[in-house]
Amino acid sequence: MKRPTIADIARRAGVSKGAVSYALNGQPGVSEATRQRIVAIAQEIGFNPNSAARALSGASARAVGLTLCRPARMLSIEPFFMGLISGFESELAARSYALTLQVVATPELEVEVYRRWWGERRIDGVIVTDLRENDVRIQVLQQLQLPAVVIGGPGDTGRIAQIWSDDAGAITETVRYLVALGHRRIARVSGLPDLLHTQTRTRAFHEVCASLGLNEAVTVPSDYTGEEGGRATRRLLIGNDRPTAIIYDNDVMAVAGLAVAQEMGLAVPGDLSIVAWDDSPLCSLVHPPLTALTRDIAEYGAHAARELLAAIDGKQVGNVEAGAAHLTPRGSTAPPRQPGSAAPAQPEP
Amino acid sequence: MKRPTIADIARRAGVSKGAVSYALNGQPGVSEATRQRIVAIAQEIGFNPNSAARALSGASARAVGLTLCRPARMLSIEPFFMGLISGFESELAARSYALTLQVVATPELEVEVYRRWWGERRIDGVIVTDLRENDVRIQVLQQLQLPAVVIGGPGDTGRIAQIWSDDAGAITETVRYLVALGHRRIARVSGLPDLLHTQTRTRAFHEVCASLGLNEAVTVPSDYTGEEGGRATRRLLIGNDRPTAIIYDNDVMAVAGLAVAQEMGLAVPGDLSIVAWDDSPLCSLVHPPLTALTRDIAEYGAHAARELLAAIDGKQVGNVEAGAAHLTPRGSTAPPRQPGSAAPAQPEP
DNA sequence: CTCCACCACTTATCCGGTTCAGTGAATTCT
DNA sequence: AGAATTCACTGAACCGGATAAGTGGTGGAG
Repeated sequence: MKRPTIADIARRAGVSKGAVSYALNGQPGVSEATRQRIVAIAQEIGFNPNSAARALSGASARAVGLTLCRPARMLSIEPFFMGLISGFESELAARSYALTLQVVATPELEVEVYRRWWGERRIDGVIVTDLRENDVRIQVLQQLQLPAVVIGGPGDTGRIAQIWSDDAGAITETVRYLVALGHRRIARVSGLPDLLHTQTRTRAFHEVCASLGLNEAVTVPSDYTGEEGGRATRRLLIGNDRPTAIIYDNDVMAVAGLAVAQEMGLAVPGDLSIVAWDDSPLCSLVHPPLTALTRDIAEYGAHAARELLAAIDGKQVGNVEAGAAHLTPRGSTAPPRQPGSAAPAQPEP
Repeated sequence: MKRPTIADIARRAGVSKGAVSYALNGQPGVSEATRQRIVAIAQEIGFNPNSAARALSGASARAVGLTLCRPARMLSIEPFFMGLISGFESELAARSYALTLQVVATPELEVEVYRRWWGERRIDGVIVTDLRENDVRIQVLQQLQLPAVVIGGPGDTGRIAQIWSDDAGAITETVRYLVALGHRRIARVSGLPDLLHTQTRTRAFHEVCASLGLNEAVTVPSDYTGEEGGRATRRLLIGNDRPTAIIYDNDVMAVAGLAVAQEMGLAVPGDLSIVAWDDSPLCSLVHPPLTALTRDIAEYGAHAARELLAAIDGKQVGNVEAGAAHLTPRGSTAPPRQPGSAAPAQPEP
């Protein structure tokens, strides 16, 4: 079954290809009567303009690209990326832009994908996640003049737009909250240490701990997976001066940490309080439900998509701050049980 | 910065556009020396063939489409889809096919997306998930003659290739295992009831239960979300003849069910055994870790992508069975505690 | 009544590849 | 040696739209 072209419409309407093009694109140059006739025929035969032909005559590809540079096993469990993708989609679909996805192994391969996509005119712009320090991708994007939006700062992205949330503020708020509950030994299990937002969080965490006189604050680097998060937790909890509260850089590690604590016979939140960064249904599913730093990830993604579309349209976009994460207290945080004091009544079996 | 075209290469090499095209595509018609000279120039100036121009001259778009028809909040937590996407990618990237993604609200919108993509020549084929009974999408795909692979059968897909795993066998194995442990009252919390694979599982579940003389077998329909899964579990557990084992159609609901059981003071696995369909890191993260029906979802996706690429190449592909899920016993299943007998020692706090 | 502006189109060109039908020169065959 | 074939390449058409330039007819202004 041959797919119809404007030539088919032109033949049936008894006009030229050019007239059809004008009519379908709402350009002046055809009478209203003719336009309606042409539109009706296009409807009837189910015409869709060939995107390749359009793109070839100078129009944009009407697609944006996203590369994901994490191992498959991390992607499948992390609710973050799917949330982000849903957010992108909500904006892109409304303007009928397609989203092209590629999973890559390394940042170097990622820039290769950018080069290829851009060279092939396959996409009009890209969304970059997981900003690193002196990120190779930034230079390449600038050099290619490929419209882009970077998520995961704040960082130095030159002329490229970025969108970030105030992670430093969020972690400061969290530490203050835990200290207010009475915690003095607070630890943190972080995400991949070479990501810029991990560094931002780490810096802010240690600053606020120092300012509050918490000298034992420690950050254990991890990689967002449950296994690593569990291992890191075990390492933290076997020490003599074990922390009474742990902040995790994502929900998956927090859930894993919870399981480790329970397996070691520690009561949560009595013996150990837990805070997860990024709230997902996961956090409310487990028992006790986890106190979390909630962000609207889909909205974050939608915001990024809007910025990217603006950049593609040639508008100047800069450094945008999205809504910061805010603390959602649930059952996993409480004042620490005093050593030697009786265990508070637990609703657990 | 203007992106280079074959005309640029032709000028620099002192040959015609046609010669460059032959050289870069490994076609006969140029001498080996010239070919190498042309390839070197292409390398040097960073040439990538414009995919639109290629697609326009009859070549394929080198992209496949995937639509996801589930609400965003389900997508973000379900590890299934990300696993599937990772699997697709591993095959597609190897043959440098792009994956185009779209989140849609309804199956009707989904067929609109197919029509548009195909009409625009944006994609060469699609992967269809969540097969339903008398699925509208099947007819449309056949009518459009759009190459496709359907996941989520087995079902009637006419000439369209499908790939499925033996869910009936897997659930039969699971029930037999639970019965062997001593369970007699087994319930099931299912996924969306209008999905074909849900119906397959339900039918098989009730058949095996009947054949084993389990007359109280009940399936509670749900929707894959944690909230619904938790609610369904609560409903099952408040009855007088509460089940001693529950099988969940996905991991998210199983984790939610676990939380509900613990919150109601039931010991898992002593009072209630839990089996999750689809093993994800989630299942081993919680405490106790969940017995699960393990499938290699990424491999499932990779397999589907291979079939689709074969279909795009015009090869006849039919009805392919992928590896079935197999039971991975973990801590959440055990013989049911006899009513009145002493509770076995629990390692929990 | 003439000239010009305007409308509603048509014609032609372009985008950047692919591909087919030549073309001249070198090589092979008879 | 002359004809036939092969080789290495050129020129042009083509894919399906967008768009600039051109065309004939109409209406109003001068």
